[in-house]
Order: sequence, then structure tokens, then C-alpha cells
Amino acid sequence: MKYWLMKSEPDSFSIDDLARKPKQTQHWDGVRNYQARNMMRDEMKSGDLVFFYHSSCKQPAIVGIAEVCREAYPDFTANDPENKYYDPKNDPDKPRWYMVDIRLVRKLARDISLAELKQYGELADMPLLARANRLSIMPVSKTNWQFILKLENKPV
DNA sequence: GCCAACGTTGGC
DNA sequence: GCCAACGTTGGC
Repeated sequence: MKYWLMKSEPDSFSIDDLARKPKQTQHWDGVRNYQARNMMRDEMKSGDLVFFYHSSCKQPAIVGIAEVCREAYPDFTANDPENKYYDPKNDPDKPRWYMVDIRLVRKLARDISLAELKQYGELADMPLLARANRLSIMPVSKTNWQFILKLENKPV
């Protein structure tokens, strides 16, 4: 089983939005970056766990845990000219973009902010902390996953 | 709102 | 195939 981190802008889709979805499940549409797509298409498996991360907001932070509940399938929003993620170059018969479904496992007891994560040398190898990392999906090592979970119940 | 980083596009 | 221009991401 693998661990991941997925970014979402809370203004467009927050952890609470996920919690309100039927079955607390959402298809992860709109990924238009090949590296992120490859990870979803080739490596994400049902049961993999995901840190849900709020980006481009007042306090960027890991806010919850989700699990992959459906493995990669074509991202239908790429075929819909009305959709903001429409890709005119996409051939529906040879889909270029993929998505997975994720289901909320739980919100964290407290948000663990990017600023806090940066304080720990143990996490220095996280791609999230690399300078100007723009990937919306990235792997998390088991070691880092467990380290971050321990922070959850640590007094701030 | 600024700016650094970096992916994509398109002319040559 | 190179590379400049442009667009997007995302922290601050």
C-alpha cells in the first residue's frame, strides 16, 4: 500500500465539501499535469491512503485523510466543452487524462500546517517542502506518513 | 498582489 | 530540436 498527498484549494473543494458528498466520495477531476496523471494512472491503488491538503489559502495545511476507492479511469471533464477542465486536444477514444475516486476517512484532529511541517528536519525530503513545488499529487513515504500522524496529537 | 519556478507552446 | 514567451501554481 502506498501513501499520497493531494492538494485542493479549499475555495473550490475543501475537506468539508468532501465530507458532504454522497458516500463522502469524490472523483478527482481536473488533473492536467502529466507527472500527476502518471501517478494516478499507474501507481494509485484502491486502499492507498491520502493526505488531503489545502493549498492557495490562508493557512496551507494537511487537514484530513482519504482513501483511494476507485482506481484510474478517464477524466470525462476533458471531453466537455462547458467544463473548465475541457481539453480540446483530448481524443475521447484515446483518453489523455485520468482520475481516481477518493473517500473521506476522517478529518485530522487539528490542521497540520505547512509552516509546522517545515520545522521538522525529519520531513526535509518531502516533495511538498521542496522549493516551489507545484505538483498537485505527490507520494509520501511511509516514514513521513507516520511521523506526520504523530504530530496530530502532539500539543501545539 | 507579487514573484519564483517550471511546464507548455510555437516560431524558427 | 532549441529556446523565448507565456501561463499557471502557490507561498508569502
